[in-house]
Amino acid sequence: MKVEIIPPPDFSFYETVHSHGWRHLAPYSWDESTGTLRRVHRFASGAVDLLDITDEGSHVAVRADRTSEHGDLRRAIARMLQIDRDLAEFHRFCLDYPELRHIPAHYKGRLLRSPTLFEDICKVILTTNTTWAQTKAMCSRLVTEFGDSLSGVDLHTFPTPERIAAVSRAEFAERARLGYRAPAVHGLAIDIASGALDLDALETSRLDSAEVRRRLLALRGVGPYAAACLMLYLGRPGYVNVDSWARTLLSRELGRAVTDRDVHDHFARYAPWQGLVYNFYAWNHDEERGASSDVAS
DNA sequence: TTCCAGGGGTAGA
DNA sequence: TCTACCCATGGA
Repeated sequence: MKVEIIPPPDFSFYETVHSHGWRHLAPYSWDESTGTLRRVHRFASGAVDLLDITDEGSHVAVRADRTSEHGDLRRAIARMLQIDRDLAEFHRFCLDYPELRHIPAHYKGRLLRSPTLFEDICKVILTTNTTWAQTKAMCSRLVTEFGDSLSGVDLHTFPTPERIAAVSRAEFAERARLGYRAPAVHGLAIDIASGALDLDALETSRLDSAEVRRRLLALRGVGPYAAACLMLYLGRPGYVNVDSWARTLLSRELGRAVTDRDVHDHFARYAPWQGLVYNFYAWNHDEERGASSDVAS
């Protein structure tokens, strides 16, 4: 089947896909030559299919040859591309700052996400205290070892919490090789599979951002950096995900060593959008960042 | 060997 | 609130 999704006028498929590094983490892949975002998707019914997502100008086209679950597919794509995110207020804000005008000018502001918050949390945990090359490797192992395979092809879905929870902590650590992150991912999967943790409720809640952040920080393996990333993906842009790259860029700009506090103070001027502003500040230097940390940009 | 990467958890001050 | 230390993993 082919599904066509009409995005809002300020939507850019290319900028959303390039908003950060997710397109390089399995089961996502990105073909720059054809502009195709690809992933093996697991539908709510359990069916598995390969999705080819492309920009057709007036609409986003999604091709899936083995299934016909339109509604489920549309919801998944909308989450991945943040198609329903209203950027008008953020873009108006950016116009007041010359250094931010490239954001509305290029329709930046949406962030590529996974179909589920579970996958986003796992992936953020896999970016902590490691190289980008290792993040990609860990993610690939997770998908290959525990994801559902697409029949006839050596491609897999991102694993469900149930699938990870079904193996012992020791076996999971052995096969996924996530280092000390393994208990965090395994524990998260168990909590979701057992019903002790309801991420859907967290995502759709009307809780204030401080409370959502508090709940994210309560998850093992999620600290200030990871929580700020996840808040961004949840459309709550008020927290800067300070990482080593943020410190590198700002120390270069200021000509001195900087602390996390310095980074927060620097971006506080862009409140309440500082998290989003930092994201597009950081990824403006995509090529350079890639050269120093193995990001294929 | 030693360091460290898109940090987090914990203890002690 | 801050600092120091350890934490698996694998590349440099």
